Amino acid sequence: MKTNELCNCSILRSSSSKITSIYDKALSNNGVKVMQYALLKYIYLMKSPNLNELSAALYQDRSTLGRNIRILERMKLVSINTGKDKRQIQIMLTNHGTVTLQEARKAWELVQKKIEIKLGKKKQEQLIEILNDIQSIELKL
Amino acid sequence: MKTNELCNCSILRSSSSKITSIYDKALSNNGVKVMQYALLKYIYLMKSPNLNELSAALYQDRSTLGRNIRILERMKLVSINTGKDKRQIQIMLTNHGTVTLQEARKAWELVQKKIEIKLGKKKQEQLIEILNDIQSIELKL
DNA sequence: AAATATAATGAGTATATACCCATAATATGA
DNA sequence: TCATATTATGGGTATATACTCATTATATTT
Repeated sequence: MKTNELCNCSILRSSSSKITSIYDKALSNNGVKVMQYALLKYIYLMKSPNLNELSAALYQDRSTLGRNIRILERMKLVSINTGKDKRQIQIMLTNHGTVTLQEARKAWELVQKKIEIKLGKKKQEQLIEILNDIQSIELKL
Repeated sequence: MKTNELCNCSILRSSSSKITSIYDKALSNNGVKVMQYALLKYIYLMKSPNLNELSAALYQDRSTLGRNIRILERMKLVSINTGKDKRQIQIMLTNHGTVTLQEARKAWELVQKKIEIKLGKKKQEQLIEILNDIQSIELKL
């Protein structure tokens, strides 16, 4: 049995893990992880979305988002209110969340720039293009 | 505040998540997820390694591996024995684990091939190269 | 040989992820 | 309007991940 070819999935998983730890470290002075930073950013950009909207924007499971949002709430970075439709929750940045986003933004820019330099402009662009391809893959299995 | 540039990390995370779900589905008839398949494969290739060796090979945290291995043990795919050095655990495929690896291998080959076709040979190679670059990044932060 | 250092692993804790089902609220149709 | 369908979210459960600390076993040094 040959079992030693490179698995697209495994290498993507470990690269994702590696780069996550780099960004997490870069943001650690701001007290947030990169996923939390991304959430804050989207909540800001989407102007107090509900869970459904956020999960659609991030292509992520609603229950995942719900749990992650509650962590941000515990951290006092967001506040959660019920909307007019009482099923929905409206997610807003607190002042602390807004400040954290602004500060973390600087750290994010730094590490993003460093990665781009390490990788080079060409590979950077290729990476984005290929990952976009992957995200739009629809396989009938 | 501009906050809308593409984050290398976020796109890698969501691509990883996406491709993981594709491989997981492809392997679901074999009762394993892609991470578990990868573990079985390494245990086979490394001929009953211990946790340290496995975690070094996979660039993964030992405690993560330990937990994942115990899931495989619960599934009767691997057995765990103490080595001569009684601190170590020796991880072996059971018969069931060996058969599962062989069968899952076929499903893995199919999905791997489909992804390669979707992506095209050139992008496939570029992806591997770029991800290797990313994995060897060492940033002083 | 005894004291100390090192090494391998497990357990506690925490985040991130997704599946399925339950519940409550709203919308729709008869 | 009332019964039914749909929608939004929460909770249960499970895997994957990593950090820190505790424990136990081996190695080293005196």
